[in-house]
Amino acid sequence: MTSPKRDLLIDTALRLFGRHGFHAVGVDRVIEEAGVARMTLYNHFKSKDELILAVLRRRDERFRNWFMRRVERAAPDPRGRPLAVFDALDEWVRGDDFTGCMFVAAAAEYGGDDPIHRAAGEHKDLMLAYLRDLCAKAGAKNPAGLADGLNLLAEGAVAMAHVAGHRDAARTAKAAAEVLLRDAGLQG
Amino acid sequence: MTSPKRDLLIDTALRLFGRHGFHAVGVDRVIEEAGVARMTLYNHFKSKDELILAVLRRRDERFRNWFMRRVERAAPDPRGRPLAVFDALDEWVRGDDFTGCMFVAAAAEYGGDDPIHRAAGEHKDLMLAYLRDLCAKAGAKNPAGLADGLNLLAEGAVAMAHVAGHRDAARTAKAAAEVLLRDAGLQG
DNA sequence: GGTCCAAGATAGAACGATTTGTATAATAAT
DNA sequence: ATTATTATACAAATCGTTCTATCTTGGACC
Repeated sequence: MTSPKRDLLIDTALRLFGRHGFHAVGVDRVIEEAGVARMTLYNHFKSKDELILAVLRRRDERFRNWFMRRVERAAPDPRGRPLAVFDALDEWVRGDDFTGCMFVAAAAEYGGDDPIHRAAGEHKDLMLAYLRDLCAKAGAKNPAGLADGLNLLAEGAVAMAHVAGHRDAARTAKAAAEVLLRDAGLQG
Repeated sequence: MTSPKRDLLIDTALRLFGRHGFHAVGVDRVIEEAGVARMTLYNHFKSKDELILAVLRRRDERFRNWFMRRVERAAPDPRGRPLAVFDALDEWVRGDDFTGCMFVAAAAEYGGDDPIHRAAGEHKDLMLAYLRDLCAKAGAKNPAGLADGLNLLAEGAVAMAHVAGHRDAARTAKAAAEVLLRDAGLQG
């Protein structure tokens, strides 16, 4: 299930798909930049779509892991974590390697009935579940409702940062988030 | 500058690109579904990218037009319009033909330095400018700040509706928007 | 009303490059 | 000795784009 070449292929594809999109990057480009033979790719993955699914799984795991650690490091106190979400976001979208949300891109390139689109949706649901957990543990009045609001602000910030190049989008979202937090009885 | 065949090509490409993405739809598919000869396309557009830019211009014009009319029809009173934005959004994302935001998709498929990506960014800036105008005319305390917040909620709602299939995303956004509006001295 | 010409649209072939995926056979590693 | 990886060739399709050669059409002129 796990192998060095397979890992290398996923990482290389992760970088290329993230930068240029899925259809725009062919398997030839992936194997060339990975320095791997063509049949090695098709030995580890049944098709390009399977490679993409593996890429999305790795991206989901890595991103959520980084995000949670980043939030919890920024806010040791659980009551500060819902807001710290936007500090993590800010660091992400300001990074030189920021190329938008890979799951939004995947959903854009593959129809709603495609497994790739569905995998992207699952990632979004997991992120929302994490936010719900944060809001509940922070002691918000209506944790689910607050999490929904924060989630939309976060998604919007990523979209505006990428599409319109608004590098300050996460800070803008943070300002709106503070209003929602006050309304939920937090940070008042 | 304007011609029936050209119009037909733009409309056909608009539908196909919206449904399947830009790279996934070739010019052959466009001309076939438009019932037009290949040279007719290349007579009106220098390249596929030029066709895409024409599609984005038409989409921007049509969408903003529909959106503004829809908002103003739902709220004759300017003070109700910032919130009516989310009723328009709700109608859009619940529609059977909803396939996400075409400009988000364009930005995902073309790098930040590509004219196609830049055109997408310009649309986002125009939408934000409209929101600012709405918030100012509604008499909000801090019109620009409120518009930023509402804009992020709206963008987030479209993303969640498309990627995760949350058909109620616009109503969720509306609930959060009401909190922001109260904070801005509106709808209290 | 008829004639002619230019513009535009047509189908179709051809271009070279690239796409995903497979088959084969030799090489390297464990 | 088995397994993984390699290079190469191949298939069949599609990509964006150009070219040619035919056909339709709509006005200008007489």
